[in-house]
Amino acid sequence: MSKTNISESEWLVMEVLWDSAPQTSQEVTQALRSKKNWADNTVRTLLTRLVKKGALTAKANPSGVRIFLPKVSREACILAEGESFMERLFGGAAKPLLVHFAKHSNLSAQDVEELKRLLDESVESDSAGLEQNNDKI
Amino acid sequence: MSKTNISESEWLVMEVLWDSAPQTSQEVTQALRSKKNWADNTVRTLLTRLVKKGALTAKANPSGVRIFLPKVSREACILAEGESFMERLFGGAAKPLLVHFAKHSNLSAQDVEELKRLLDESVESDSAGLEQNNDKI
DNA sequence: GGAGGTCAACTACAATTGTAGTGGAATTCA
DNA sequence: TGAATTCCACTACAATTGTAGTTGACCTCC
Repeated sequence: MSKTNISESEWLVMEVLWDSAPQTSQEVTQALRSKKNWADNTVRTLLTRLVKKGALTAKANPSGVRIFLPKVSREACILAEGESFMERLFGGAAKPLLVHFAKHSNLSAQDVEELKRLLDESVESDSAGLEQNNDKI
Repeated sequence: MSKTNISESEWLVMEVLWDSAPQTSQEVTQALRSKKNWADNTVRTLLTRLVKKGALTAKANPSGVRIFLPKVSREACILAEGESFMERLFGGAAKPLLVHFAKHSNLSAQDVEELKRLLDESVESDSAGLEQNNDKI
């Protein structure tokens, strides 16, 4: 399967490239400098591993230096990681997860309004299909 | 720090003991049988590692067999894992996380109602403190 | 009172992860 | 054109994880 398993350090590298691609290994190292003071070779290793895992693509730019760009989208990765997290901690059920994070986070009133709207939408779009069906019947 | 790092397999063992404790290694193996057909020794290793990590306590019961019980609560662990997950994938912000899971899960209308109520409550209890202050002023 | 099962403790071992070091080719700069 | 720099490919190595095997003590049942 495409069970792309991205480790924590690797994830940081992916973030950089999701934010802006393509970049050379040096640029990535530079971009990470503030969070992780990694040696060049460390970042190269991570990049190489990510290429091997199929999460990145590497090309040689005109001057022969490798440039890297994501092969998998951030969304897809977040989705996969999210699934596995939900599975592990909440038995795969979304509601307890949402309950947990809703309880343990300081949301502003505005955030809450936005989330409520989003929740409503999700239900509306669910039932939209049904209503269309009803129309046809 | 008490940065108790519980791996995926270890988590399954913890679940069993959070559900019911204390249990012997054999009982845990048995409880896990349906999900993981692990050898006794595998489970013992995991139990021993968890004791060393400070996540479990082991005692000898009268017949000299070890019994295990959680030393850290499920809630605390879920909280910690949740934090780190939120940090990793959503830069530590709760709202994008909630947005993500709200979008990508099939919630029933009832779930949505419940969540909306919960969100409201979280805001009310936030402002409760303020209102009390206002009262005092 | 010996054979067989159960435990705990110790050991094993490959894969993954974090974090580099080394060596050699290519590029540049003086 | 030789020294310094930059890259890449390869190698290194300890810690963690997944998944047991081995050994020796003890208990039990015939």
